[in-house]
Amino acid sequence: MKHSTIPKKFYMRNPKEVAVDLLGKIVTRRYGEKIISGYIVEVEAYYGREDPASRARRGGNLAETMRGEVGVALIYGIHRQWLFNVVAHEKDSVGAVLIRAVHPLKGLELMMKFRGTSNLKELTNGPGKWTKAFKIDKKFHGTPLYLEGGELKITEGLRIEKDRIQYAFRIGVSRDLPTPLRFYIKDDPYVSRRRRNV
DNA sequence: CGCCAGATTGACT
DNA sequence: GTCAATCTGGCGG
Repeated sequence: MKHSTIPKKFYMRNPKEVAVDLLGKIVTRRYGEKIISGYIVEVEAYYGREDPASRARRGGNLAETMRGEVGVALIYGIHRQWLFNVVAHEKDSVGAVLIRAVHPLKGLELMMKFRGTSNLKELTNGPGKWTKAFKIDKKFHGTPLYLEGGELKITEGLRIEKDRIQYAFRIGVSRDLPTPLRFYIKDDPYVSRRRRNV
């Protein structure tokens, strides 16, 4: 079954709305002749200067990217991980959506190879884990995700019922906004787990 | 230029 | 439970 890519204008909205609507969409990575794919099960929205947890606050290249063209990848390196975001915001605004976890569909063997583990449950259930499984790194920074022939793209996927969408405060941020900006699919085994006693 | 902090993960006491 | 690895940008903590 063939899925078409999500058009650029999809990302030209409030990051929170884009985040919710990205749940169930499919991320596809073409690696040579092989395909690695999975559907999005957990996301977080980030804003501009008004958001104390946003990278856009610091300025620099990442802030410029968050301010720039929507629908492109923003790769954020931290703690030896590459975190993957999609730039999303309204006109003349700033924002991005962090993809925190995906549910594997195709290319399981490659994912296990790239992750260095055969533990299926741990393959893609975290922001740094799934990017490693998909072999996504800095080289994709700025790549448009709406091109049909792209090496990395986001396409239509599963339809997620409203009552299966849960929300919560963002994970790992020390200063959050007063609104829940983390969204995930209820009961999906690949949603990241908060570490106990932290 | 060095140090700090942050949207994390995995190894080890 | 604790700690370190390592990318980025700001600041002189």
